[in-house]
Amino acid sequence: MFSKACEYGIKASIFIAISSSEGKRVTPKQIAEEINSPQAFTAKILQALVKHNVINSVKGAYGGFEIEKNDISKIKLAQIVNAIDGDKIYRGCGLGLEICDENHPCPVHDKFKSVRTDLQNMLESTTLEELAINIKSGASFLKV
Amino acid sequence: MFSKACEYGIKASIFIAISSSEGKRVTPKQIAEEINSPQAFTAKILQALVKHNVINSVKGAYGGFEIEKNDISKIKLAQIVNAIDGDKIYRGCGLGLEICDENHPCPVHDKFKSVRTDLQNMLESTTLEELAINIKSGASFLKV
DNA sequence: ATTAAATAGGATATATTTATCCGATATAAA
DNA sequence: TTTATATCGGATAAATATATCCTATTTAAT
Ligand code: FES
Ligand code: FES
Repeated sequence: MFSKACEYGIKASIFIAISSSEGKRVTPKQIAEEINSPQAFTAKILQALVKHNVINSVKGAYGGFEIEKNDISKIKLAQIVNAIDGDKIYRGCGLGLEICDENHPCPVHDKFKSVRTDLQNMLESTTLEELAINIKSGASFLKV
Repeated sequence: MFSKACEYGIKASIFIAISSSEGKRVTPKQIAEEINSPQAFTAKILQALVKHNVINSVKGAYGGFEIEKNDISKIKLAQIVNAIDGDKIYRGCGLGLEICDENHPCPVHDKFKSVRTDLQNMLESTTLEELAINIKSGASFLKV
């Protein structure tokens, strides 16, 4: 469904959101430990998220990654997925036709589109804040 | 969403269903032309579908691939996806946790599960026959 | 200024997926 | 029995995704 990079990106963003809500910046090392991911690879993904303005980075000693407190409730999963996997999950044809087009549909177009739209709605309506709250309360987990 | 192999497998199965309904066997060459896929790679996928009893093969001259006419309305997309991509699309965690478990859910478990179940229902209720009919009528397309 | 700690980013390595090639085997027809 | 035509299956190649390594740059604290 999502690439590994995207999975790491989502989990990392949630952890950064939690830390930022507590006023703490975090390093790729801490993030990788917390979400059980390869550190250097995770660092690359964080760079991409910075470039797409999902998270902020602060260089130098006492630096790290963070998210503006006020942004945590505004950032949607869709932004993260889009930053890393692009929009093929929303717009791509389920059977790999070059473009998904109502006027030239593949055999599963209608049925696939329905599922795909549900996924899109889910990603566009889910905020980092609610996911972070669930982790904090112990209702969900980032690893194992 | 699906692997390339799975996309080819679905499209190939639809084309074989159409041909078989007309009493004709088809070769990997014909299939690859019809669905715009690499021939040798497609042949591998056909072998997997034969092993999983989705399609039949007949070796030797005048041989090829076919589907029992009576089976065309019984074969569901889910069988094809399962034969090629396995069941991770139905059972795997959206964020890559080792197992998707109600008692140890990832942050998106509930929302993801809903989408995943819709996809599963779609795949389990869609028959090769209905997809083949849509192609025959010109309502949908297998390539470009 | 110097040092320590952190991100940025290029180069490289590994694993997986996708794709190609070729010879072995099976089978229908002549 | 011979020939032509298929699938089968192993070996290999190419492309992409995943992962690691190392150096440069930035910055806070001393
Ligand atoms: S054309 Fe295939 S999903 Fe729209
Ligand atoms: S645990 Fe992640 S989807 Fe169920």
